[in-house]
Amino acid sequence: MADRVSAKTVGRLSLYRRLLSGLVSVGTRYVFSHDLARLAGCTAAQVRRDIMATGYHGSPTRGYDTLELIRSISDFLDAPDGMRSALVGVGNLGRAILAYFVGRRPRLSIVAAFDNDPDKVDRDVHGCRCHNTSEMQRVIREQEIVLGIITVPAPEAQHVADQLVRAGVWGVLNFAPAPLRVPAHVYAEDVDMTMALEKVAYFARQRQVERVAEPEPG
Amino acid sequence: MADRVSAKTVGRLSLYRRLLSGLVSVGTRYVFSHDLARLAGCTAAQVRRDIMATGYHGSPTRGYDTLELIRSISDFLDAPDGMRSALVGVGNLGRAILAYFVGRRPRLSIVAAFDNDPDKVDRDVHGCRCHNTSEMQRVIREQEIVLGIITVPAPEAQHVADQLVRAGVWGVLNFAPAPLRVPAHVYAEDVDMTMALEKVAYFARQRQVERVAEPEPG
DNA sequence: ACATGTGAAGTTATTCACAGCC
DNA sequence: GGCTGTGAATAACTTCACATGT
Repeated sequence: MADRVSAKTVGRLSLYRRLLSGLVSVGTRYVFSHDLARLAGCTAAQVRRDIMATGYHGSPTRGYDTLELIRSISDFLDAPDGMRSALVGVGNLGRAILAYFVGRRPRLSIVAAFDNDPDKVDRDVHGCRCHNTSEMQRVIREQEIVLGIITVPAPEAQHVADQLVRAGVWGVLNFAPAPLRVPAHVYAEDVDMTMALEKVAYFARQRQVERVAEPEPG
Repeated sequence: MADRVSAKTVGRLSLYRRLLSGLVSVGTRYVFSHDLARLAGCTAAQVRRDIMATGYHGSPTRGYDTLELIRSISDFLDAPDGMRSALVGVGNLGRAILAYFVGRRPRLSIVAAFDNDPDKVDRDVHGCRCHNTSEMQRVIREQEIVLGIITVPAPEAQHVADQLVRAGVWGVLNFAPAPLRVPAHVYAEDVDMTMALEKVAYFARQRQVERVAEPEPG
């Protein structure tokens, strides 16, 4: 658990934990790496490697104890005192994310939203108070918010990111279709839906072309 | 342009094209790989490698002709006759995606939406007709839809994916936080926002820990 | 001079395959 | 026998570095 872990492993651990929670909720006490792999859509070796990073050890006879493994992944991923996020841009996408996250994870919570629209400011959106963007610096410092989620239109994204960084956040999750520039001490991740759709379009077509060219694979 | 191209390269090509469109719209005729790299947040060598896949060649003196490169990437990525998509699940996230995509790309368009809510069925949502889910098979075949976008809650996602596959789609883009199982001839991609946020949380904290431990980096 | 295009090298990620254990 | 944990092998991806062209 001391050595550097890749972004992919971290992402998959987050996924395993979610899958494990589902298993626990239907009463499953133990899983084998193969089962988790099938659920996660990867290989069993991958699952075992990833779990190594958390320091947890399963049993060759029973596999992994679901609750213990959830705890181990959580110890690895989560900050002991939790981390608080703010969302900027309460459009459709912002609301969708608020609806999904608010009140779900106590250790990774969205505690404030920002928008310029007077119809949204000073109201609760899916249980999260929306402030005017001009209040960003103050609210982020007062509420000890360390993560920012950007759901504004692309042209505003970089400016919002700069404001978030100035307010002292450590990480930014950007949904605007424009890569961000942030200082080295801030971690930024882009979720690009256009890219995702174009990837699907490309590879879906590619497979179809192959299928037509070579209808009998074996 | 004949050999297999990686998903990462395809994704970046999609990004380059978007960045190039922005450059064209402000009148930029030529770019060097370094410029594109800075905008895309990667290295110049990466840009040049990726562009190789499209078969386009720049000039050592002027760099890449923005319009020509857009055309080359489009020839590489896009289906000649375009591809039509359907979105299933007209909640906040579904509406956000419709608002963003509808009417934007003629060669990769969302032409139908599906939901079970009677308040949404047979109405237009952001310019896209919403049908009852029971109509899925018929509409997808009639309108020659080949891609599905899933924005329903996690428990319904697999069932929706199965319906889409049965209706004959080639690819699925899944926003529900549950990995899908699809047959080998269908391409599926998951966009997992929870995973993305947890990744940001983890690495943001990690950097902060390092910063505190070692405040003077050089 | 300085940029592209690209083999070669380097780096990172995944899978194999088997020792060890129940 | 079939699982985990993991060194070793493989594959995938990125960067280097330089030949080539203008």
